[in-house]
Amino acid sequence: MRFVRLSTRGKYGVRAMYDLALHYGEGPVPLKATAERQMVSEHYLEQLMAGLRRAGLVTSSRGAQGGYELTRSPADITIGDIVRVLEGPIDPAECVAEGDPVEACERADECTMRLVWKKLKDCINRVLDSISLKDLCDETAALMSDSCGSCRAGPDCTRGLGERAGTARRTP
Amino acid sequence: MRFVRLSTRGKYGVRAMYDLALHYGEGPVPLKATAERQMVSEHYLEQLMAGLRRAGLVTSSRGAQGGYELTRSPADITIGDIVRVLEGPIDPAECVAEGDPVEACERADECTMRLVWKKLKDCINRVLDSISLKDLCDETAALMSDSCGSCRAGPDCTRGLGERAGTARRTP
DNA sequence: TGGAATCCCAACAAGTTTAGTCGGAATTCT
DNA sequence: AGAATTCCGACTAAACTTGTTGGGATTCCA
Repeated sequence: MRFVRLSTRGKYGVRAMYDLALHYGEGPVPLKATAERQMVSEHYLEQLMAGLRRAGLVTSSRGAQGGYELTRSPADITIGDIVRVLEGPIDPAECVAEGDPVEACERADECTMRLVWKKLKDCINRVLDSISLKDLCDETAALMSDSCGSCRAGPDCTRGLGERAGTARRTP
Repeated sequence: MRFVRLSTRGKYGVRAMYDLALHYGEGPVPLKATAERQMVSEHYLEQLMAGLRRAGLVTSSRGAQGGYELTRSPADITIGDIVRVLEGPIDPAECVAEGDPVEACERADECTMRLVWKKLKDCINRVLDSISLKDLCDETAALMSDSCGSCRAGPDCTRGLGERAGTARRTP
């Protein structure tokens, strides 16, 4: 896997959570439906949902009419929450992960590169945590009604997504 | 390898380039010396240098008294330049890589997640390109003379690194 | 001119990770 | 009872990572 390239776990997971956000408040959504809509293997998605459940992001109900639901409002779940569960914590290098840096690298104290990785880590977490599932849903709705939800810059514009006024967001 | 975790290629490569920056202007630096100082396998480093040479970041001279040199001033080579060569381009997903997005994913046009990955990509490139090899050298010198080069926030402070006045930096 | 120092190149390999598949057990609704 | 679900663990083929190995080509210096 390439540096900064999401694996299918992260990508499918975000899509699945987005799918649940779209049906938030309608009761449990069976995995089969999500898998079909998002076009991913149901069995594989099962494994991802297990992680998200253990992390407390979704609840499940078994049996007929069962399925998965978000435990919180889509506005209170960020892309960062999901990605960190499925891809692991955002740590460009071991020396900026949880735990004692010197344990990971004996030169950690005097190493300037460590500051670079730290800066990168913070920046990525900030971006990922600035976008909630609700932002995703809103932006998609805007994309559908207009070529770009927030301006006229075309399909590559990222001006929406957590920057629109009134959008709920986690404050760290 | 984890999402956003650098492989040894990126880490060793940056260290090697930092080593060359430290000796910039002193003629070719033999790989053996760099490998010993940075404590990495010489033969492995050889492979990484090949990539950096092909990318035009270093030149090599063969034979006795040969070695590698930076092709530009340390102020004109960013961490981003190095990392992109050794780890590949920064593309959180295929749909934000070079080339036609719709080729990578047929839903690319209508997909809001794509905007998230785009935003992430831009942010990472921005951070990585804001720090030059010269910044690294300067910051290390400051770290050595003072507990933190730029302030008193202790070893986790990242306030230096491309933010100090007078530091040369690429303007895109 | 000979040899030492160096870069250059290609092949190989063990271990790990990824992206799933497969089969079945447990639970719950109707 | 039967159908729809989640839950769990084992398995696997392919790719990637992190080097190692071996040898060839070039250049400097004594």
